[in-house]
Amino acid sequence: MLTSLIRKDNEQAPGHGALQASAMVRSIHAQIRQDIVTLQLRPGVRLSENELALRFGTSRAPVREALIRLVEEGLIEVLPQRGSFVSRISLAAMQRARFVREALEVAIARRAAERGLSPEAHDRATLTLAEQEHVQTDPEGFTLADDAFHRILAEDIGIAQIWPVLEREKSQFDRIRFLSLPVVTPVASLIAQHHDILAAILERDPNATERAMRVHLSEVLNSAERLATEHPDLILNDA
Amino acid sequence: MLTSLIRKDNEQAPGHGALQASAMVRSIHAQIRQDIVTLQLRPGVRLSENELALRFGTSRAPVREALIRLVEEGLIEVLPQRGSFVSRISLAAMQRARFVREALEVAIARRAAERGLSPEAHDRATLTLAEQEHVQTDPEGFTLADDAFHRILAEDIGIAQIWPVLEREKSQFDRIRFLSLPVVTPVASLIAQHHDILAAILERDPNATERAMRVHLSEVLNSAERLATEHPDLILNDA
DNA sequence: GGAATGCTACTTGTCGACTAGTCGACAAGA
DNA sequence: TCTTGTCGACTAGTCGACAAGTAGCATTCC
Repeated sequence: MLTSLIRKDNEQAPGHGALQASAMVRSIHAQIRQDIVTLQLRPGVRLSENELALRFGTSRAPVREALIRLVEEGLIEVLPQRGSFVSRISLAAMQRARFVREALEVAIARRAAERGLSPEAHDRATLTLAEQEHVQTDPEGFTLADDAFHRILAEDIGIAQIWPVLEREKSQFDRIRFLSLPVVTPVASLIAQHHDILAAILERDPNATERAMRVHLSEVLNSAERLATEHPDLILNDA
Repeated sequence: MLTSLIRKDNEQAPGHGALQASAMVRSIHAQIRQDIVTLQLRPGVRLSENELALRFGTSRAPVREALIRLVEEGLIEVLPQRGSFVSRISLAAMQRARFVREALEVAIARRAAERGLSPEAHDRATLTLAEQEHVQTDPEGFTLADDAFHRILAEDIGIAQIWPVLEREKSQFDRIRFLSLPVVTPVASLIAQHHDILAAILERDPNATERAMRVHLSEVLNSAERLATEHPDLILNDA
């Protein structure tokens, strides 16, 4: 098949060096992505490769590359010869994200309870919980600290790169969550649940940890779905 | 920020139409991907955009687009100004895939046991198990039927697009699994485990289902890891 | 008035050329 | 023999131009 394309000398890639995309592409991708998840670019809006290229002072090539990556993340849809559109928030994608997040985060928390948390992760989790108390009137800051808590658990259980899997699914309904920043969220109860989860892990009680995590996610995800129903213009009902 | 780029008329994307990449890009992506997962293109081998373009009779643009998608899937690594390389099978990625697959497939199987299987899924699963008996001496055919069984469960629990999440993780150690095709695999025992899982689901017993699924995955994943240790040249030990 | 038609201005898809950077071969010199 | 510098052949990254297709609008025809 493609074997004819293999170079005869079969050169080997250097050992695990840097392997990032160019700075330009990364920057474009990050900026557009940021604008999408913060809803500054609303679902359904059309983006033009030409205008984006003009905006970023490059040709269309790097812009196209960034858009392809966003398509792969489910944030952009490209219709050939018609345009590139910010994808609508898909109800099906949200349900999938909910399912994946619950399955993975419960498994992560159980594993943390079974194997124990590293002292560093314990410290960082405690600090993050204090931070959450401190910024509980600042919704955006709280969201960051909320993510940080879950991320600390994910990154401490000895499975590399598990958080990116969650983050990928999360991006879909992060847009929904962003809607809730201006409105009241039960921040105090979320913080209390975080304390419950951490306490159960420290007691090395997997079953209690799982229960605490399920209670917590149930609250987080239900409020997201409630918000979704309040903004039908942003939602694609494909469930 | 980017708001100046939004067209004034804010046109809306058509309702959920076809949204695929061009046929050329899809074809190139599929062919290279196939060659990678079947190990016809071995980890570490260098691919040249120019040679690929020549091979497929296009310019570099569609080839680049296909490569970007493969990078996103973790099958290719691009080192600027040096080359594009088939990525080594990452031990860390395999551990992550194992964790994700166990968490998700157990959750899927439990949910199937709790909510019951649709008659269609029941029929298809039964047919697939018969098919597995029939092709148990044909490793490649069995692999397909094995995937089909798990896929049927995933697609019947009312969560759309959950299988692609698993497939994405699976691609990493599918390459390993491909190594096992020529050697003996405990096919009969895998089929028996499939029967156990299906029986537990039909009895609507979530706990028995979970146990059966964990036993099954443990066997599948351990044999994959054993194979990995037997082919250190293909493995990047980054765990 | 109403329908069909073609023009125009867009869109993404593709192409070939050019840039900057990397690597290996090879020659000059100590 | 070893180091060093140069050269040439590669690489991916970027660019501007053109091709192919679409949507809307003005014109034309009935």
